[in-house]
Amino acid sequence: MTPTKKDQDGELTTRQRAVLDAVLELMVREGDQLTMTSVAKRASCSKETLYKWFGDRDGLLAATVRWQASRVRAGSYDSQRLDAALLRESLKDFAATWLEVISSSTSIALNRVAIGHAASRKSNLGGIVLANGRFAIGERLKPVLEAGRAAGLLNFDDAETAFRTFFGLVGRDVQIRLLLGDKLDMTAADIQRDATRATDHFFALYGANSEPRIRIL
Amino acid sequence: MTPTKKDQDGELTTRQRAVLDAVLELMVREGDQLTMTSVAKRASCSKETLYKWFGDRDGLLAATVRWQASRVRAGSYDSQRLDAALLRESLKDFAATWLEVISSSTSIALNRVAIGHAASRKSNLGGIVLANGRFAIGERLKPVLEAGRAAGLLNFDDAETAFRTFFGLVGRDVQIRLLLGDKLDMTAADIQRDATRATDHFFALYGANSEPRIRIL
DNA sequence: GGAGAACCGTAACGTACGGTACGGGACTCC
DNA sequence: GGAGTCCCGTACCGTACGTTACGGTTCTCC
Repeated sequence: MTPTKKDQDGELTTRQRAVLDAVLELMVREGDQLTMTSVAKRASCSKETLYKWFGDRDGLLAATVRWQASRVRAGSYDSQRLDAALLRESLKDFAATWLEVISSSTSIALNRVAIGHAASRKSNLGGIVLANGRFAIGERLKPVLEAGRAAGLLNFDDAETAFRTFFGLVGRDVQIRLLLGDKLDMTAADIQRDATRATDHFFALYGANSEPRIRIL
Repeated sequence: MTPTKKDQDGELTTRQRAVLDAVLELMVREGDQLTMTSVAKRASCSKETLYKWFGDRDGLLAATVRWQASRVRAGSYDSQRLDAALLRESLKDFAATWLEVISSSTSIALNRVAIGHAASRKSNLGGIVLANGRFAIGERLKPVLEAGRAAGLLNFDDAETAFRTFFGLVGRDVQIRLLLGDKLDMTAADIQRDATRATDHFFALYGANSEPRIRIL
């Protein structure tokens, strides 16, 4: 009811960040059984403080999701001086980064919570996760794709469609399998190989210097 | 503790199936708030009967997942007399069917429940969903792909890898967006178009009569 | 050094819900 | 027509957990 200014601004104190880290840790380890009591115990703070800072349980979860999202933002891929090798490398890095994110235990736990919440109505955790995950990466990658097109390296009509194809080539069944509890531990080598393969496939489909990319029936 | 023989065999009476349909309906409409009391009220049966038939809440959910899975199994795509057009049509049908499944409100609700359960330990709903979804479709599609290879229409080393690429091209970001609460209502026309595009892309990557499918760096 | 704020630890409250018990009605079998 | 079975409706129980309240400690500011 009466959130502090800091919460509204997204400015968190060190102590508050430590609390949210404890929430993340509990999400990963305990999964579902994330109670306010367990958070308070783990973070060595009182429940009264939790309610004072975050309003209620949903507010705590939302703050946690935002806190984690604020850390995921990686370096921006500048797109001047673009040649084929650099573009390919950028896409491969994107793919590898994304695979690392979705296969991390933190992301899995967070997405599970958000999906569980999407079933109910209240406090749009799913929207926050989407905005900072799928859509954020789309907005960062599309300029790269368009720069590639401007440089005559890529060939597509709609950047959104091209991005979604790349997204599918990279992620395949990984995320849904992990969310549903499938093991599938991806090593760093697996991720590099998958990222390379997805990038190769993407260039095979959208590379400007390749064959006409789709045969029209 | 003492499930009836019918439950173990997966043989369900008409009444029991009606109860599970009520569970599905409640999952779709109420999402998270699926209580034993609400199921009993909706299905017009007593809670005592629910516990007698399904053991406990998890048993009820597991039976519901299995019941829905038993209905999803579609026709088998026979793979003799294979020519290019028929193979392409089979893949496109697969893609369209899969897109219809994952964008159905029933599938979304069921996957959300299973993912929520995967966070906890108990009763492997996620495993059941995976076995009847992702893995079942893989086992049905891979023979088609291998028949296509045997007929000289496709070119790949590993059927699993080829299938996973197809899976990614078809699903892209659709399922995760829907699970996280994004709107994205797919019309039948959208599904047909996406299925066609995914199939075209797949043939561009794995078609035997196309260019060498991947440039090795 | 005294007032007040911030916060920890814990106890207490209210409720929602999983699970159980019980009475009563409908049907079957003898 | 009486015993047994199945099942509906409902009341009940126990507990887990979100939320609130409160005493005690530390720190800041004057």
